[in-house]
Amino acid sequence: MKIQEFSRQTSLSAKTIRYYEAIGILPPPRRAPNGYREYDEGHLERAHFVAGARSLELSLGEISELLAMQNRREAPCRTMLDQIRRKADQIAERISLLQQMEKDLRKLYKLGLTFPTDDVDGKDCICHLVKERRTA
Amino acid sequence: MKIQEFSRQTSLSAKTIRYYEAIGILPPPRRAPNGYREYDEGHLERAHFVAGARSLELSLGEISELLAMQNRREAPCRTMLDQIRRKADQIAERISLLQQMEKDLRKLYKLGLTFPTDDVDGKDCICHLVKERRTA
DNA sequence: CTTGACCTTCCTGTAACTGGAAGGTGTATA
DNA sequence: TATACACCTTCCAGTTACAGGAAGGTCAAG
Repeated sequence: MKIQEFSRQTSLSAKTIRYYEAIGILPPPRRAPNGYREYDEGHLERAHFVAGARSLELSLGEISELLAMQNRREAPCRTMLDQIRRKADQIAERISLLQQMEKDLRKLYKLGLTFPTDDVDGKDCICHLVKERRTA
Repeated sequence: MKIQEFSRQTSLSAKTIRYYEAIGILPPPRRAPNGYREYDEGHLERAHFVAGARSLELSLGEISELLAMQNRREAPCRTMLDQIRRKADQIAERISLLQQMEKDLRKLYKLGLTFPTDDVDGKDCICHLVKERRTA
């Protein structure tokens, strides 16, 4: 299949696929006589792995490591499992940060509604609130 | 005050301060005879505004717009208020995405624990699960 | 007089792509 | 047969918000 079909089946953009190939995340496929990339089933598997890992927010660096382990015939499962746990923890942390931020923003918005919206000097408007903001 | 003190009072790194100056987010301060940057109270105000807005996850582009409005003597409060609401919505959306992702990861981890960790071919281990993963 | 903490500018690198230019290819249609 | 159109290719540049580091000037203390 050509790159666009491959793109559809992996839900990676053609740009991304070429990029992954360029940095060695995906192996270069064979070329048709006209120079077009030609993919087959085997390519799909690896691309799915990469896409799946990306969707779990593993970085390309982390994914490369896992792939390298596979290439060295080491079982990456344990490593992968650990990374998955670490990722989950990281995400939990980000969530609570974002929740705090959302709370701040909503509060600020409500407060801002009670303020004049034409105070150019910003002494008595929401802009002032933003200035006074501290990461609390 | 010199840049390091300014840095302390704004909790922006010196690098970041110079960067903001270079891209026009912060105005260039006067220079001491030796070429050192010299900041005063007025500079603090704007830097606090920028730092506050950044802590609310406004991009530098969005912040520039707000500053430009202030420069044009337009009251940016209404715009700012709108941006704050939009940001809050965006963040809420990201939170639910991340929550889903965390749930997926935890599930995957638990499942992974029940799998062998030395399956090099990945037919029956967590790597396989990652491959099969669909954004569901 | 030297050590150390500052300060300066300038250049490079980061992550993970995306956009666009310039040009070749393959097929359907007027 | 011409041409329109959707593909494909490579390569270069830009994005975001900085951080790292080199090379060098400045200032106070010991």
